[in-house]
Amino acid sequence: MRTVAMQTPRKQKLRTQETQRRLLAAAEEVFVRDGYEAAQLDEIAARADRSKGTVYIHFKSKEDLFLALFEDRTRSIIDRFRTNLRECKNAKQSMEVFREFYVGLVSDRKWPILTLEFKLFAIRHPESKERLRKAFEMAKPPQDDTAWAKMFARLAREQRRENELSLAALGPIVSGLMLESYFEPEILSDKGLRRILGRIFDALFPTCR
Amino acid sequence: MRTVAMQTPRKQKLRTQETQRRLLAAAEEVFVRDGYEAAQLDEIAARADRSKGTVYIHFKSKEDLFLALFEDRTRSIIDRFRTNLRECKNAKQSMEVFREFYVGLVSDRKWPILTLEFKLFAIRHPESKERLRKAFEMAKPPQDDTAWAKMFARLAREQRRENELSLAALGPIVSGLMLESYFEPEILSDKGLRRILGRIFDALFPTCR
Amino acid sequence: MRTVAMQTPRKQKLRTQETQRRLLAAAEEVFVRDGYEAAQLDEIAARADRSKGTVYIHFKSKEDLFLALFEDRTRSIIDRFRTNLRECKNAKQSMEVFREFYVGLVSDRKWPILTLEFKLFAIRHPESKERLRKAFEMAKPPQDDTAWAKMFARLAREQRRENELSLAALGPIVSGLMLESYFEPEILSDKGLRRILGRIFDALFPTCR
Amino acid sequence: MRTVAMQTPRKQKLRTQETQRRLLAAAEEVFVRDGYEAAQLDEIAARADRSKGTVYIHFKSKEDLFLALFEDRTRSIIDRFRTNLRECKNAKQSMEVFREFYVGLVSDRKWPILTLEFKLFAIRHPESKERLRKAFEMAKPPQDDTAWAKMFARLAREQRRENELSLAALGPIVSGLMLESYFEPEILSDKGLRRILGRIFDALFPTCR
DNA sequence: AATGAATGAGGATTCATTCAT
DNA sequence: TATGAATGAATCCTCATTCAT
Repeated sequence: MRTVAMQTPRKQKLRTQETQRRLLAAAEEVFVRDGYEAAQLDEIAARADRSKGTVYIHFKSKEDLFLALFEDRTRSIIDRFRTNLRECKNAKQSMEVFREFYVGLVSDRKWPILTLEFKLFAIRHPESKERLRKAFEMAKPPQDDTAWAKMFARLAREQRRENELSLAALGPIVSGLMLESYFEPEILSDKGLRRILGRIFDALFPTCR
Repeated sequence: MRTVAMQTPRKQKLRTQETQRRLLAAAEEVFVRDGYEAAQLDEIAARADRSKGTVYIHFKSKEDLFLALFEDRTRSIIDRFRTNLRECKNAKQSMEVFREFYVGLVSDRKWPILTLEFKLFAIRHPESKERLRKAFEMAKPPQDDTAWAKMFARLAREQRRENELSLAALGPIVSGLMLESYFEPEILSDKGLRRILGRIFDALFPTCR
Repeated sequence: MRTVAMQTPRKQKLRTQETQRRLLAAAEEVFVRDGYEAAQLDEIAARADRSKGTVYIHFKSKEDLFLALFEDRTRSIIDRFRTNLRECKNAKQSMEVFREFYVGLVSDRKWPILTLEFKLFAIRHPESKERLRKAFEMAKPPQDDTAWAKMFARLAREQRRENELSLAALGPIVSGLMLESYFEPEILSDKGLRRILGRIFDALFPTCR
Repeated sequence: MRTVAMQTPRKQKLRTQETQRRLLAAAEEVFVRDGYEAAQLDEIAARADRSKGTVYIHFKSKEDLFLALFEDRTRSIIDRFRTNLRECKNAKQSMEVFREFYVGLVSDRKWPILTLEFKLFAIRHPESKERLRKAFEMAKPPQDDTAWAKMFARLAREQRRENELSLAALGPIVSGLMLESYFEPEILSDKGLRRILGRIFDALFPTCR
């Protein structure tokens, strides 16, 4: 009797994952460098050491690859954030982690550009808005059970509104500043960025100190 | 051969200006809506009630049209700013005008998107960087003889650095927030944007108050 | 005052017509030889001494070119038929012209293949069925005021049904036989085709003799 | 290395046959619906509940599958014909069976379309012409020892030519009419088709009555 | 200055075929 | 035998740009 293991063999599964990883990495590189429209599937495939056709096995279209990339990167950033948050013992520590998370975004040059690119894509492709909205939702700091979230929840109606505003503003400010830093590398150096982001953070969340 | 009825030069000039105005207006519309790459000269021409060929009489290329648009819009915004500034009588008033200028940027939805688009274009087209740098330079608040500029000049080295930083950060922050407002229209409403921009401004220029 | 003749100059119009004529001729060649799917726009353009892009100025798509070709060829064949018919003085002559028209279809090897190709296309592209139906309608022998049509009209209900059937059958029979003649060139020679078509015609329209 | 549990050959053979049967059935469906070029092996495989790769185990190529399908269907149709013919006791009965065979072709909508598709394929792929010719040969009514064939053989040279012509014409006429019936379902209904085919048959084989 | 036909490079996508498992 | 990931040639179509009128 042959059982014959008709499921995809382990090895093949590994290769599939490897291919997807490579494609996403290549896509990130190229989409960030060239933007969505100018990015060429050709080059992405080549950088991933795969052929053009392979891209279409793993992703339905250029757009799908683009969105999948955003989802993947968002997930990984948020995961890191959550992990750090989970280790906090009190609101003060949470706050510290939270602050460091935003200020620290400057160390990844790709992420803020990707974010801009995705948002510009979103306002120009209303048909994919739903999928993007989900990813954006995911990208917001987690509202679940952390010391900081509790504190946040305790704020009065008035202050809560204000905090929501501040919260929504942080990410976009980072992206805007990062893009500008390409044009004022002297002034908006890494150090400069960190300092000004810190100042802004402290101005927007004064009550939390 | 009869000479094709040379027109009154004045009329011709007017027509030329009218055509350019129309083309720039159409270009703004389309570039903002679709982005540089996805924008089609075809549609821009059609919106300006001109034909494709005409675009090339007035602009060397798609890129040239794009840059000319940025220069034109930048000039007009800065002109308005300067005019307001010129009417100030003291540093305090200048500061007020300055603050209102930034906070007031929220009322033009197109400008911040255009700015982002131009910056993304710039980092991806190093060969046009020179021309863009000039335009960016122009877009900075004027350093020439105004009450506020004088005050700014008087600041100590340490503070001046900090002020430069704050200055460089303002525009990008507006752009970032404006883009985000497409996704959080409730939270980042016009009013919300104005409030948070005000808070950030005040945090970045405390000494000037 | 310049009137400036903004209408397309005569010369350009002529060139446009010439281009369309060439494209249709090339398309006929290639579509007949290779079939709709296998036909390449590339080659059609080349045969017309035009570039690929030019095809898309004159026709919306490959499909549009294909349908336009059918419409054009149908029109020209029917026109010829009508002209001949108009010169007839009585039903007998009309009948003769009618018979000769069908039997004579064998002299154009392309038309029957094109017809098959179009019908196969039609059953596989229901979305274009409407446009094709119109062309097919046009391709039927004219029902307007001719001696033959009058005679046809006078037939009793029973016989009219039968005549409609015979009428609908003639074209498809020609196409079927012409295609087969590629495989039995000896038996289904031009002469053979003419003879058998004649016999079938006479069998289907016996009362008209 | 252990020998991979050699199965009972019978079971394997059955499975193989089953797979081929499924593939041919799926291929018929898809080739008829979409035509040779537009048909996708992917879909054929899926309809047969097999994977793409499996097609290539059983057939050398898309073309091979297509031709094998034609051969298989031709064989089965001819077999049926022969069986019926073999049971005839005299020329008259043979004639009846023969007539009913052709007229009865209208009950299978697929076969005439497939035939057209194959012939169009054949004139466009001269390299496979040999293989197709064999199949076409096979598709002709059998010339071997039947009452009707004997009668046919006795005809004078002149009449024999005519009969060959009529014989060659029958199939193509059916195909042509069947295709047209998609466009004139009212006029060329099953009943209408049978009637007109009968009339044509009787006109082409009058002497045999 | 204006038109719009013509160009042709370029790019996303498809799909028959191969091959490691 | 069966699978399906990978390949890459092939093709439709787009669109910035040119040019004759």
